[in-house]
Amino acid sequence: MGRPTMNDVARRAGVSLKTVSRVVNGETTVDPALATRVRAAVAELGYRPNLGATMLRRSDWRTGTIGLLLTDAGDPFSAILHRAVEDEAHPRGVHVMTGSLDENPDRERELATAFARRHTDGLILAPAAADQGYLSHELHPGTPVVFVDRPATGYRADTVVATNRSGAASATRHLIAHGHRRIAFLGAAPRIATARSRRQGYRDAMREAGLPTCEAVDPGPRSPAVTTALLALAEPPTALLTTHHRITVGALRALRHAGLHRRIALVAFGDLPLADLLEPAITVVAQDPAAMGRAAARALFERLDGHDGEPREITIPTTLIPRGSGELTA
Amino acid sequence: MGRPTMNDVARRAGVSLKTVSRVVNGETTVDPALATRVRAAVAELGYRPNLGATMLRRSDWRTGTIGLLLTDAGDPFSAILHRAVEDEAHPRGVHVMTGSLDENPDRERELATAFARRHTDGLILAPAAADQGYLSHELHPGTPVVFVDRPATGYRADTVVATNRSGAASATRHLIAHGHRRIAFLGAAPRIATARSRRQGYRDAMREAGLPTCEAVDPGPRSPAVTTALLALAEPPTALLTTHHRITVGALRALRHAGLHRRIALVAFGDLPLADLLEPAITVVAQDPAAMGRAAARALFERLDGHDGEPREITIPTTLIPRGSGELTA
DNA sequence: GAATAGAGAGACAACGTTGTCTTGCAGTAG
DNA sequence: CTACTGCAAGACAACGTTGTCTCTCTATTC
Repeated sequence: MGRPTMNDVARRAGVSLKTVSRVVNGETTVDPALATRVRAAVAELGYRPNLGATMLRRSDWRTGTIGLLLTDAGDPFSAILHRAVEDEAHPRGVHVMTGSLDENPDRERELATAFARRHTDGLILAPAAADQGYLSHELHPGTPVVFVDRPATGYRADTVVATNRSGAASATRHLIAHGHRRIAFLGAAPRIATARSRRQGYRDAMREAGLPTCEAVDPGPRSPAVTTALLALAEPPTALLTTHHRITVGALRALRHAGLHRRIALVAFGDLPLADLLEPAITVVAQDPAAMGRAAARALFERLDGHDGEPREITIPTTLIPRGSGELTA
Repeated sequence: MGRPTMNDVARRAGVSLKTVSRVVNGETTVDPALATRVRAAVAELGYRPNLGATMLRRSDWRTGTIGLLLTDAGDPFSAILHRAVEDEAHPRGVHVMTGSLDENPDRERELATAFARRHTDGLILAPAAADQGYLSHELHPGTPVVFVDRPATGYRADTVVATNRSGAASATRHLIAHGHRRIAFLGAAPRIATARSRRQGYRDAMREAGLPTCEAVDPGPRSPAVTTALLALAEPPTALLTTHHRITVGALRALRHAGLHRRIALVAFGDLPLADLLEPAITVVAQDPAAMGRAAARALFERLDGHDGEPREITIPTTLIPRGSGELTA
């Protein structure tokens, strides 16, 4: 009733089970005439080897699958990173299982465990939880992990991160160089590591210039509310540094709504698809999610190929792209 | 050396293999004292059941995994659709494996086969190949398939598509209603089914109005070349209908470069992230990739739950969103 | 023509788990 | 005290495949 097995093929071809196995696995010690008969039977029955049984017998636990846990598979940053990982995996015959974490620590743990149970050969993880110590229990020993976008706590492994701190600092300096003194920082919740680093970079540059800081945390998705509140201050900022895709979009809408988009300077952390076509075009500190994905996948495959050195931290540089919005003067 | 097995747990707890199996599977016919000892041994050894062996024995081929083959996991349409599928799958404890096809028929076949071999419980596929007949041989019998975004040929299954033809027609009529007579259609290669439908919708509306058609096919990624060539015609079009994300972006760049973005009307098929913030804001026929993903996933899970009716065609409506660029007059 | 080597093909066990059958034992009724 | 019931726990086989061992047959050598 189910799929045909090797036994069915063997019966049909009038040979033994083992001979079918040999033919299927391309062993050379089979009589060409028999091999032909076997192949014919395979084709007629539509036989396909049962991967589960093969793995079980071989105790070769490579499934040709890696797990990829991202913030949100639908968000452009994650999507491009995902695609880059896939492009590294495909030539190796490896497939990618993905999961979205939505900044939810429980979901991180749940999905990491589920993927381990499915025997993914390796895991690329953008941490959402505060601690990744649980991985030691859950992962099969020897399963390599690479952290991407954010560093991990409680588990040592290769890590790929952007130059968040220096990137945010250079964005801030850029605004300072254009005469701004009241520069507001709009960031995500500080429990997110990248949000902390970017805030730190902002503080570095502001302290360097002897300027007071002004920081706001985004409450929800794409909300223009924070920006609107900032603009309502007695002495509103003359420049904004937005450090998250959703926050940037919210701020752009708020500025446009207030008619201030040509007055208040803005530098965004992370590039936006049509940023160059807006008026003014948006100055960004571009991350390179494709490079991050490539680097993470390569590091993972090196480990899978047996590399066994100390965990590395791979840094992907950010690039300041002046386009107009960051060059508005105070 | 490898992971501990049930036998290891049994030895450690001083019970039989089968008793461990019973405890692990939550059967009630076990002495509580023994069950406690078994659970302790499981915890101490870090035992995790081997999913492959379980499946083999149970001949219950549900892996709790579905395959999702999309045009390009990095592209916003695919990414949002992917995320919607994941959101339907997650509450069911199902995980998603993805692959990008890049309009490559060989890759479609290769990945579909690979996923079938891995026993994904079902497959959601945005066809790239001209014919999906191969699925009959490759898929395990009973594995449901849902086609999404594009209809399939040679294999009958549920299909989720947008109202491509009527959407393109209404976009064209919208431009005609704003006084345009020379309206150019910019589409993808006609071997892509959605490209054909949209062209058909354009032709419907133009014929209806007794207007001559002007069609161009996009040669490559994000190329502004086609648009530039159109604008160089003796009698250039006064309006453009762009029917693919990449083509829209190329056209926007070309119009901007030529300084004609406030003169030549444009309606785009498929929404763009910052379309409302451009000047003029871009009028679009919005697709709803999230709704398409949800519908496809739901159809798949219905089949997995045993629904056995005729293949359905589910149509997700498109919405014309006037924002400015499509209301420029001739 | 007999002994030997080599190659092709089959028998058998095993991978880690679960379904079925059997065993052992306590408790109850006659 | 014996026979029976019921339940917990173990023995065993099986899922579909591959590694190892053994067997048979042909070709080669003296």
